[in-house]
Amino acid sequence: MNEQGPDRTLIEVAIERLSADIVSGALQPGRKLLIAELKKRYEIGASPLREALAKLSSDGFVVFDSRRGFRVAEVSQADLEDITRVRKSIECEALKSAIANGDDEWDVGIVAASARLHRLAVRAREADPPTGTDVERAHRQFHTALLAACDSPRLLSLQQLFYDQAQRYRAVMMRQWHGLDEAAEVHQQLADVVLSRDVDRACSALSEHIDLTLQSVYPEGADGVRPHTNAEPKSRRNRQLA
Amino acid sequence: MNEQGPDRTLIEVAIERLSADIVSGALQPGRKLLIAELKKRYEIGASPLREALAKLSSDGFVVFDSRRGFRVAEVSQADLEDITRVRKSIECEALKSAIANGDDEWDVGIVAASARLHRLAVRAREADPPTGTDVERAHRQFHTALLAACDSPRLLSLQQLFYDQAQRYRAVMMRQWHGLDEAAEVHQQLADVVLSRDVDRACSALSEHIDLTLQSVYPEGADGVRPHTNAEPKSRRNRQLA
DNA sequence: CATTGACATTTTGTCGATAAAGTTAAAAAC
DNA sequence: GTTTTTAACTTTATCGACAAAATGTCAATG
Repeated sequence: MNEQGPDRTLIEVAIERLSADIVSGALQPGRKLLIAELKKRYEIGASPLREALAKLSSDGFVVFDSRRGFRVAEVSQADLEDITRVRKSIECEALKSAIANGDDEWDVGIVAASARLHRLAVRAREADPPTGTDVERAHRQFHTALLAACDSPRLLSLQQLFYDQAQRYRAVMMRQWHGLDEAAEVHQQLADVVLSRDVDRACSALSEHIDLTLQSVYPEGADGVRPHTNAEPKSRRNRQLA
Repeated sequence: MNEQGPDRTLIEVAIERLSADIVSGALQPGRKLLIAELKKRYEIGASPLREALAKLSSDGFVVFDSRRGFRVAEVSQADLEDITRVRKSIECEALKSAIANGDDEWDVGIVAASARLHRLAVRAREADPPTGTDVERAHRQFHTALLAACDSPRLLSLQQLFYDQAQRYRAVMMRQWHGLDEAAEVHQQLADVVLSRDVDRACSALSEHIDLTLQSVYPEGADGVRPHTNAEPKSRRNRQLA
C-alpha cells in the first residue's frame, strides 16, 4: 500500500531528492557520490540514480568524471561570479524581449507574483511563519513572471538553469536572513521599474538585483572567502533576497 | 581480439554515433527513437543508450517525454531563429571578454585556426578533397579560438552547446555548398576585425556572421527576423559557412 | 626513504530479465 | 455508426548480477 503520490518515475524522485540535498547542503560541495551509498540513502536502485546524477551534472549541481564517478559540484566565489555574470546577460536579454512582447497577462502575472511576496511578509509578521520553500517558491515565481513574455524558449530555459545554480548560494544567504518585509519591498520596486517598460532602467535594475546574491554571500569581493564563513555582515542592506 | 580504439565508454560511443546520425539527418527530425531498434542499429545495450539519449536531450538534439520515450528534436525556422538569437547574445558577450583578456596565445590561436581553413581551401583546389568532418572540425576550432580567451566557463560551454545545435542546420546548408575559398576569406576577415580589438565592430561582425546560417537556410525570413544588431547581408552569396 | 609492482578491494559500466506503463486492435454496447 | 470496454501487444523503467576499470595496500627493490 505504498500510495506515493502522482506516480512519478524513480528518476524524477531521485533528481528531486538529490538536488534538494545538494542545495540544502546536506550533501556538501566536493563530496563523492557513491552509487552504493545513495542506494541505501534513498532506497532507489542504481539505474535511476545514475540517470538522475547524469541529469544533475548537466544542470551543474554535480560533476561527472568518466569511470571515476560523480561528486557534488564545488562552490566558490569565482563560480558565483560566473553565474552572476551570465545571469545578468541572459536575463537582461530576456527582459528586453519580455518588455517588447508583454501583454496584459504579463503585467498581471508580475503584479500577482509581487503580491504573493508581500503576503508572505505579512504572514511572517503575524505568527504564521512561511517555510523556506514557500518563500523560495514565491521568489522563483516572481523572477519567472518578470520574463514570462519573452518569446525565446532558450533564453527562458537558461534563466531557469542559472537561477537554480544560484540557489545553492541563495540558500547560504537566506540561512542568516531576516527582513522578508524589505525583500518584498525591493521586489516591488523592481516590478515597478519593469512595468514602466523603460528598457534601460529595467535592465540595470534587474542587473543590480541579480548582483545582490553575490554581494551578500561574498561581501568584500576578496578572493578566498568561503560562503559560510559568516564574517560579520556588512550591513542589513546586503541581506537581501536576490 | 576486439581492438576497438582508445577505450571509451559505451555511453560515449552511443552519444557520438547518435548525434552524428541526427546531425547528418540519417535519423530524421521527429522520428521516434525506439530503444530496441537502436540496440540493433548500434549493437549497444539498453542502459548506455538510455543514458546517451538523456544526455542528447539535455543538449537539445532529442526530446524526451517521460514514460513515452525519446524522439529526434524537430527543426524549424523558428527554432533556428531562436538558436541564432541566443548565439548572438552569448557569443558577443564572450567576445567582449575575450578581447579584454586576450593575450599573445589567443592571437596565435586565431591566426592558426584561420590558416587551417585556408589550408583546407587550398587542398580542395588541388585534388585532395577534405572531408566534411575535416571542414567542420576546422570551422569549429576557428569559432572556439575566437572566444578562447573569455574567462567565463559558462559562456564558453554555452557557446559550444548552441554551436552544436546550429550544426544540424549548418549541415543542410553545406550540402548544397561550394566555395570553401570564399568561406576561408570571410573567416579571415572576421578574424582581422576581432584581432583589431575594436569591441563594437568585432561584435557586430560576429553577429552578422552568426546570422549567415539562418539566412542561408531560410533565405527569405517569412516571419519577422529582428536583426538585433546588424544591417543586411552583403550580396546574395548566402551560401556561406557560418 | 621514495618508488615500483603485484595483489586485494572497491566502484563503475554493462547486460539480460522482468514488472509496469503505454498503445493498438478487436469486441461489445449504446 | 460511433463510443466504450476489454484484451493483446509494445515499449519503457527498474532491478540484480557480473565484468571491467580504478583505487588502495603493502611488501620488495633500488
